[in-house]
Amino acid sequence: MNRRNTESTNEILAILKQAKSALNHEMIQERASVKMDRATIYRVLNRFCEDKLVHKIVGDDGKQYFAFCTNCQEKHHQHNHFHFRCTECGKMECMQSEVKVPLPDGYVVRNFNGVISGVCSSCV
Amino acid sequence: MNRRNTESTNEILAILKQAKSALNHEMIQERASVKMDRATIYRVLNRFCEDKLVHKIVGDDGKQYFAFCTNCQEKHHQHNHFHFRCTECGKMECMQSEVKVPLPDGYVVRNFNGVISGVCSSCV
DNA sequence: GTAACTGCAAAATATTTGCATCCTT
DNA sequence: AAGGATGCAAATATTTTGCAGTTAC
Repeated sequence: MNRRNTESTNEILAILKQAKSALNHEMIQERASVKMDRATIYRVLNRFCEDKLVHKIVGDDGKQYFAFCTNCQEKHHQHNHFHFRCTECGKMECMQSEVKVPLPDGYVVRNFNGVISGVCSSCV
Repeated sequence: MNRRNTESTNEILAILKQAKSALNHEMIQERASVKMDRATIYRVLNRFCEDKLVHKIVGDDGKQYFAFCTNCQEKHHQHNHFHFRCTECGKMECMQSEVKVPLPDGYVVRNFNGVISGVCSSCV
């Protein structure tokens, strides 16, 4: 299970690092300078998720978006922040503020997936 | 565009009304006493959404869930509450507490889609 | 050399749509 | 009678998987 240093891997990671928002597989494909297969992109992204290099958000459009983890310490890998999806330009932005949701006793949290959709200020 | 009184419509609305959690199309089909086509179920559910009788939540599993609106006044139809999806039993529960997420100026909100997944107390 | 990675095609899953027919009003 | 609703099949869309060939280490 050792990870290897390949062109696709580097390219996708670079794209996610410089992106200001979360990207879906199509957005990544568009931005890539090398041609990569859909399957490869998904496989790379899922590997990144396993390695906790990126986090995945499922939009209210049913699509998977991926964003590079900036403010996640190794031990405390949690993403209790919202994402804003603009229905005009498609951007899926990270909102900085963390959110706390009270849950009933005995509930174990595995994943936080908060998405607000609407129109961003650039598109109004 | 007048809505008609049909068996499918009544059945699905009754199922959603008595459900304690949000249901996806498969769950509705299982609970229905009459056999209904997938397409019909989706069409009925989308009509209910248009009429704001039910609200739709897209889970972090990428599926659409639907829940009857209990505490929505006609004028103030908003759902700023989270849902908890148990990965064991599949239940998609409404969490009562409302959440406020601060957004940058000029952002227009259309939809709130908050899902936390994990294991519920019955399944731990 | 070996195991990880890739591309292509096909499969799996979820949802929508076209169309002929049926049913409510 | 008119047009909304349904069922069936087919189309769409997104993501995953099998497999053979390639590449990193």
